[in-house]
Amino acid sequence: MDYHFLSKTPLFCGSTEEDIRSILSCLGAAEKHYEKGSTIYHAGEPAKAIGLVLSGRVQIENDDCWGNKNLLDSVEEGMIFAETYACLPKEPLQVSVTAAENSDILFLNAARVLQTCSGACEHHTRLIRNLLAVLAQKNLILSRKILHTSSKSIRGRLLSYLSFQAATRGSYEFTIPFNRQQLADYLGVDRSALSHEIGKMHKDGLLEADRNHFILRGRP
Amino acid sequence: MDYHFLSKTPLFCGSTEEDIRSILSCLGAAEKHYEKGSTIYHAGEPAKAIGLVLSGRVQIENDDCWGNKNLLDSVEEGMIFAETYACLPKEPLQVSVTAAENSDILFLNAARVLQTCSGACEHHTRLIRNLLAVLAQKNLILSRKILHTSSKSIRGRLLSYLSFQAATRGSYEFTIPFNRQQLADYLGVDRSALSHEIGKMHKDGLLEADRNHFILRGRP
DNA sequence: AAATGTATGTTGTTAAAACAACAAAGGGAG
DNA sequence: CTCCCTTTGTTGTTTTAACAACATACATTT
Repeated sequence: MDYHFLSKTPLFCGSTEEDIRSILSCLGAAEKHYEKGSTIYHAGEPAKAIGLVLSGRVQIENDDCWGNKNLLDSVEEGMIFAETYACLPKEPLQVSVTAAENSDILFLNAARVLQTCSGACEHHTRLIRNLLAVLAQKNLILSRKILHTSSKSIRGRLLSYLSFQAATRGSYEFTIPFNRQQLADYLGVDRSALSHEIGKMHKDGLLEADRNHFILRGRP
Repeated sequence: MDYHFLSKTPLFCGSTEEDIRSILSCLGAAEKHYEKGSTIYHAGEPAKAIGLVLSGRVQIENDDCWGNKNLLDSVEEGMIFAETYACLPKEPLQVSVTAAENSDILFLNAARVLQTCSGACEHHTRLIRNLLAVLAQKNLILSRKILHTSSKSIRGRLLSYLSFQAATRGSYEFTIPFNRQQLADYLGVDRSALSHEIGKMHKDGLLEADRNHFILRGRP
């Protein structure tokens, strides 16, 4: 087991490699290999364990009752999945998890994570705090996406997104981590329509845009 | 302090009134009154405490850099707010919290909630587990909303929402907790356009709809 | 430099949904 | 029962964004 790798992951960061070794044994962690394309969790069953991607990549997808598959998320090395369900033991999975590549997954028993082992294992406390942080972080990301897609117009969505970026960077000039297609996907609009709207906003004197670099102009 | 009331809230449920009394003193909880319209948290400042609405109601709103206010959420009695930020001490608030009515708020010091007080206070563990459950629950709710608004067409959004309802209830016949206007707001579409689309879907033999009661018809 | 491929911008057409205004249906209260 | 109010459905118009197809710019490789 690569404890150094684990010590860099969001769930175990702040713990020493020695701590992690003891936590893992305390949690009864189990490693398992999955071939590309195989299913790790089926929708409908309860998720009894948090999954941590040691290598490879997994996908979270939703299958509606008409058989359509809908890719929701891609989980890279070091990231965890099913943590939401692991915190809600009664909630059956509404999504499926499949291996996007040959993957090694470390499973952490949810029940054991949640019940602090009495005093002896104080490293455990940090794990729970990290888990809280992961959930809270995800919460923020989801809330933001909802905020930025709440307007019905492309311009409204763009203004919401860009004004948030400006606020976060503390400057009206900034570079975003998306290309046009990715930004369009994130905002839930058509790419060419997005380009078009950016052009119109430039004409209206609202902003300057060069690829993924933006400068916002305040209203006169 | 109304310990019985607290024992029914999501954060303290499962704890006895006696437990809660000891937890609160351990956390250095503080109660504070806010007049209707006054601000509880300003965007930009860090949230050092989780807020629990003892009475009244508070609103979460986002103010963009053009001065537009955007109501994000309404927090009722017994519910908590700012818990996401309390779990991420470095993250400044991107939203403002104001009192929608005269309100009494119980503040729980975030740092103290997160650091398990060594052994002595084992009730604390339940509090943290409840907090995890609240965060996870919110996560699910947000993910669902994103899922159901990811389609660009009204029909797509409706099918996503209704098929999820059917799956959750385990029946193709069910009653939803929204009226038309609320459903339209949730799906981010116009109400009359929503009614219209439901009519078309009925014509297409996809469903029967009577007010908030639905019956889904599978594809032939 | 030429060539290829990807990302972005542009345009016109079409389809869809917003919007507005109204009609009909349901649900209480007097 | 009648009146009033809310909710829902209907229709027509207008706006908007999706869609498709293409042109241009940029980057990378040979």
